[in-house]
Amino acid sequence: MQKPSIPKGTRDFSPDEMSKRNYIFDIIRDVFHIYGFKQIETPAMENLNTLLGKYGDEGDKLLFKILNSGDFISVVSVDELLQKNSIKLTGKISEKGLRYDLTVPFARFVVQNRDKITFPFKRFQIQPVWRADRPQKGRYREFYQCDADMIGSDSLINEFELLQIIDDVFERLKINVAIKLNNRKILSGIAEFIGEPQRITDITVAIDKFDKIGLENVKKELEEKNISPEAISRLQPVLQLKGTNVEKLSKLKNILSCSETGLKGIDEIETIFEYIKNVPVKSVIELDLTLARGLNYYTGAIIEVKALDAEMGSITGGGRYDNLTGVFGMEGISGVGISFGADRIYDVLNQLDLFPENSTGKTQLLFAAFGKNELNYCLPVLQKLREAGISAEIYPEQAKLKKQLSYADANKINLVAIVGENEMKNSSVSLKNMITGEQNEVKTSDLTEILINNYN
RNA sequence: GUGAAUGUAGCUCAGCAGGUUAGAGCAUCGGAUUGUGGUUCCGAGGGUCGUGGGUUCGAAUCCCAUCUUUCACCCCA
Repeated sequence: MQKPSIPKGTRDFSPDEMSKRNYIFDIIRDVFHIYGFKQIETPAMENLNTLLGKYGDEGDKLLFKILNSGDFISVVSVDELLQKNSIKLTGKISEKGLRYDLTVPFARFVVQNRDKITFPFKRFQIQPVWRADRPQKGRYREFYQCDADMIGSDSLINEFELLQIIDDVFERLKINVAIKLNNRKILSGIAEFIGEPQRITDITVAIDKFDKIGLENVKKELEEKNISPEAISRLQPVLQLKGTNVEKLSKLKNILSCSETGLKGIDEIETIFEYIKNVPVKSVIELDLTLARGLNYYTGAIIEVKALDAEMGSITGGGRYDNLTGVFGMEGISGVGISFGADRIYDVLNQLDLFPENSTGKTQLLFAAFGKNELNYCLPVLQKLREAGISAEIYPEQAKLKKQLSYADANKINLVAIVGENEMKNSSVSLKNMITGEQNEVKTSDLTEILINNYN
């Protein structure tokens, strides 16, 4: 006998979990719709050349690759096998991979369907993605992302609307969040300012950890990456800028006065804050100069959201990417997007006990019949209820009443219509309320109305 | 990729200075109650102690290997 199991980092979702998950997805979908986004889906697998090279070396390692079909090893020479070079070999025997995020497949979609798309194009997408990462807390190998992107518009209105969407979604979910904002151009400006413009990636990766590991460890990491001591000492006061967003920005303007790129970034952030001044959002929005995020295709705004009352990594993130479609042969298209991490949001809602009591998908009424004749007697009544939009079911076996009531109990069905010889004689059912224990005999002709009144 | 922990019934776990029939709670099934659940009482089924090897008269218990899961780092949602 084989033991049942599922792959590392994957999960089954029970009916209970699904109704909770759908609560999250429904809210996100609703908000996306309200802001005018249209839903698309893309395949679970993409051609590997679509995915490779888009997420950096680390990302490439985390791609799930799919073996070619058929006799895939026959095309490999003995020499190549003996070399035991996994990367080279993978290229020969695998041409497809599971998608790593929704943004790159979306870029591919845009380029491939440019003739059918009117720009600016606003799309959203709610689908699973896969990463061959070592799973740990809040981290899975299969998880869902809920992405909204607008592509083909440089306007900072888009960034502002994304912040509104974040605000809206978390207000509906009743999660208090802090939205952190930064701009890649400011980070470039800082790298210029400290005299290490080429090392922007190493620098951002290190300062991104500021919150987590503290100033000293950031400095240590920068040293290890051979950033000069002078550069590090110039960087320190920038990281320690304090005050309100406005104060930070004005100080930063002085510091970055020599960097055109840096000033552009500051200007972008200021414009976004202007919009917010006009139409306030409820969440706290904080300019965080240490926010970098790993994905290196970001070129402008960087957004990250953390729950205030829960221990959890970022639950939403996003930013602007100026030329994601360029690699697919479509230059000069700028996009900006966000991604809600549904699985982490689920964990946060669970931790804070914020899921609503009566979620969807409950059966309202169960028919419990004693025998064959009773089953036949119930079927037309059942059909009438269903036509009226009432969710009802019948216990399909001839079983003891005890068993049937237990079934109702286990499935949290609050009403049971019990049918035996007496009820059949009277054209009625015995309607038992499972919560109060009360039981009345009611005519089958009245049943629909009773249920509708009961639940509205 | 690096480091650490873990694995005993369907689930959660006890048992482990080696000792003969491996336990509990929950879940399942049956009965008390042949038309009344959720509470209560009684009973039953269910285990190659992750897998393979070793030490020993004897291994769930000690040693080695391997796999699994979990946690942390790297990275990330």
